Amino acid sequence: MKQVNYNTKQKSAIMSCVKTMGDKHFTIDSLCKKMQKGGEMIGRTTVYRFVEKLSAEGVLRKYNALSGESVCYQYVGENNSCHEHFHLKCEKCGKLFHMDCREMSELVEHIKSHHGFYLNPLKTVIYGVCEVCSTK
Amino acid sequence: MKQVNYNTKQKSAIMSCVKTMGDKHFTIDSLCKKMQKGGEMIGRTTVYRFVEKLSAEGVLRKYNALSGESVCYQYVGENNSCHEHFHLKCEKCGKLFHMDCREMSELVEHIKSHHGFYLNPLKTVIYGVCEVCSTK
DNA sequence: TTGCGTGCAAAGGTTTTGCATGGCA
DNA sequence: TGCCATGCAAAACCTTTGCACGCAA
Repeated sequence: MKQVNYNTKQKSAIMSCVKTMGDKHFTIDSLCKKMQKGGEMIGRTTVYRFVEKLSAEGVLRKYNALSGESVCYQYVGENNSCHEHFHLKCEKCGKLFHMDCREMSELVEHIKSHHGFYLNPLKTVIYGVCEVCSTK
Repeated sequence: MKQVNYNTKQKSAIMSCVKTMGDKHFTIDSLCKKMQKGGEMIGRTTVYRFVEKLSAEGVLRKYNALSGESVCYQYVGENNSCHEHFHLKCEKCGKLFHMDCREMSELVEHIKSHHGFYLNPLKTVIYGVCEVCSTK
């Protein structure tokens, strides 16, 4: 069932690069570029494949792109610590905000009970304009 | 300033095809296919260009794709009638649901006043699993 | 030694661009 | 007639797939 999982230098390189991203969103391309600068030359195909695997395992979270952008990923960690918060993305500056509040949990509950829809906070990104940009 | 805007049969064909979509989401490809079936042969490039223009004008709304899918559009109309509802997209079956309820409007208000974030319902898509798929 | 992992090359799909021609006003 | 609009072809991107070789266990 559980297939063997070889440890290779490529995988560790990708893994540690991913961790340096903190909770920022990143693309496959940005990963490759960053590793390249760090002297690591990892094949793009390998990055695609391993990142996809990490997504499937829940180590990374996969996000839909803003139109025109590529698919984005975010490091979550094996502990899956940030399960229940939401992401707000500013359309102006591109910054990502985390939001964790009672109102949001209530909304999830409301949508489930009244609309029969099981909201997935991991995938949902709320778009809008942040405070800083709105005052410019 | 305001550039001249020639009326062509291509533009009217695209325009009326777009209107037949109601408030459903569609891709460039689906538009082309639909027009092709209707006997209209409009160049793909033209469709891209005109749809992009309609988006910029606010006649169409442009949506981020689910990963792997193409960019989606939705007809809004010059009147911009459906401002305030939200879109729920099922990750399993891909269906799109519209939700228009008080709780949601309250949330928008809450996020604005407590988190300083101006939520944009036009761009935000909530992901999750719909009732039908969740019982399978 | 075994067979998963890697990465080149090529294929696939979507969107954009260059450019000559067509057609609206 | 002037100039925007069109659409073919090709380029530009991003992502996936095929396949032979490399390397961890």
